[in-house]
Amino acid sequence: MRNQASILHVDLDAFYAAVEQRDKPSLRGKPVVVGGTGGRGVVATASYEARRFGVRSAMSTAEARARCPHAAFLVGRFDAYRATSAAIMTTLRSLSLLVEPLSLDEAYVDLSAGREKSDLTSTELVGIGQELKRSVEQVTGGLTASVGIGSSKLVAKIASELRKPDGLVVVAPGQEQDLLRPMPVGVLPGVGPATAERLRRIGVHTVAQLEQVSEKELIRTVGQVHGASLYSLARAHDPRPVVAEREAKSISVEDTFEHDLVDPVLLASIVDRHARSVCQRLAKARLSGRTVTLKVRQHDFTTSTRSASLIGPTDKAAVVSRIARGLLEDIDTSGGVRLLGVGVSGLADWIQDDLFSDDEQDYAASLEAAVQHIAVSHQHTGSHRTRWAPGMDVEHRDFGPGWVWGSGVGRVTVRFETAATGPGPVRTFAADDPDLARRPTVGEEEPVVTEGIPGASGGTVPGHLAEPGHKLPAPPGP
DNA sequence: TCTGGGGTCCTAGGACCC
DNA sequence: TCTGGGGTCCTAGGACCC
Repeated sequence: MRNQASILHVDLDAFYAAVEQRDKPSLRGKPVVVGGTGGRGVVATASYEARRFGVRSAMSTAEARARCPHAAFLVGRFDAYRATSAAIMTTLRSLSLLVEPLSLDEAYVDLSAGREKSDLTSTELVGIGQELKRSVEQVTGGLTASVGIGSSKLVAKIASELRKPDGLVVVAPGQEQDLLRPMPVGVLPGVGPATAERLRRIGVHTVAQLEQVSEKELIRTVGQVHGASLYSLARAHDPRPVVAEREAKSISVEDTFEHDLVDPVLLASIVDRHARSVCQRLAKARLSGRTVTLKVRQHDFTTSTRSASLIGPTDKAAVVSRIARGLLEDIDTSGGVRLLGVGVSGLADWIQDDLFSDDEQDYAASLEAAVQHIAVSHQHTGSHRTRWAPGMDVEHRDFGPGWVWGSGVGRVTVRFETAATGPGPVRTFAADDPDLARRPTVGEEEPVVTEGIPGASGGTVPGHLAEPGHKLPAPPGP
């Protein structure tokens, strides 16, 4: 923590709704709700006029309609929000080069970065805040922001909440504890409903009460990392620095359906679509990823995830899709699926892949999926860490129609087949052959690997989809 | 017609490796 | 012929945030 109030937090007031009111003058002064407008939508942002009727973020749109039927219900126009956000962030960077965006409408600014005079007086800080609010209003075409300035992220953020909307609060150094003590613990970052309930059970409702609890008891109550963090935050100790650039850790796409879906073919096609969307975003960001995660929310709102890691990163939709489809088959979807999501994590800098011509892309992707990306959760065999490496135990399983996934004993025999032409060539590679992923040897469209059989050179298990746990025969001797 | 979408971080257990 | 311990990777789930 600093002994100067040099961290600024800025938060636009009812941002999405305010952009809509800016762009559509007829909505000004009227209740506006931005969010999902379908039967399963929720409120992203409500204008202050709508909040007077009890409409809140994260409330179901159905409830919002009940509370405020005359509001304008709008789906988000995220391109407009992004453009406005960019103008805001540019303005912030004129204040300091150290700007940490938290979302489209919120950011921290480290006022001490690159500034010769860092011991700013409260009067000077108020001036900076007022000037910033004016600039934001100007570059956004009239939007208001709330600003908090303090000696830490914690204090700056809480300060910005104090006089919303259109607020400006500077917390002088030394005043932090007096500010926090009467507040409910929920104001602290990381204290949501579950943590608040745990704290309530040990008699803690306010920051002042939290301050009375030993670190040991806090750790016992909410866990090691969280407990230690709360112990500090209760004392207004918050060493978190403002960090300008943070690398993405995952990219995902998900969709909640208007009605629960049951048709497996339809579900698989949605997985495909999500995989394409994720991979487009990967490519745009020049990234690729190693771990594919499928998310399924059932009709009863129970949610599960399944993931599988590849040996190397990919940005190919065909690969992501194959894996996600396989993961979907692990899940009983017969009761109806409410939400389906596909994500990629384990991100790495994208590498331009010019090894393949365009015609060969799908083919190569399929091959890659079959022979390289093998570290798949083995629910049935009880093992969930299987890598393709010479000499390892053989395990494989049915991983979807026409697919065998396995790990093998040093060599792999792969047969390629297309719907149009039937079985194609059989090829055998060493499992660690770096050429394995670039062997487009047949030109048919939509090639499908029908067997990926770990085994001896030239040997195959008669064409079938292996049972989970099935042991392949040992490779023939030399 | 309860309960979005896009993220981050933490925990926990098993596998694996030395 | 009792089989430790630490570090790391992997997966699943949960809490939290905007």
